[in-house]
Amino acid sequence: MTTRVAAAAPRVLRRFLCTNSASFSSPSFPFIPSPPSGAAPVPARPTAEPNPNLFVSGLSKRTTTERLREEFAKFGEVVHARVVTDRVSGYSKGFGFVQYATIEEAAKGIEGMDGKFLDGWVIFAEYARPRPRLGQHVNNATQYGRQ
DNA sequence: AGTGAGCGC
Repeated sequence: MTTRVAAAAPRVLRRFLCTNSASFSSPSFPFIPSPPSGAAPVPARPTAEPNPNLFVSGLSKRTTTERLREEFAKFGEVVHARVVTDRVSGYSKGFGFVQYATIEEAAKGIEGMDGKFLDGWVIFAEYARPRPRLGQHVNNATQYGRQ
């Protein structure tokens, strides 16, 4: 169902799935701040910039790292893939990461796998956020979410 | 919990 898909979708994609934006496109709608003309093209919704690493969500709990790798390998050379699992229970958390050799392959991986079915679930593939170094603290200003 | 949004050690 579309509602299930929308519920499982990341926030960035929900605008795509919920296309009833007619009531929100009214100029008199008070909660939509009109973007200043000539403003910077920085997106209000934080989307990670294109990079070879993908964040894949909406996975079935049964989907394994091997399965993830072989499905995404149809669209490019996968240098690394991992389904994130709970360390004590060993069960999948329902998301994972796929790293391609190049950004071009990552783009094809998104086009080929985003919104597609994998083990019975609609999965979502997008560019992963850069992971902070191990044991290194991050500056708040350089993080995603707020500029 | 096979709990359904999410960003990994």
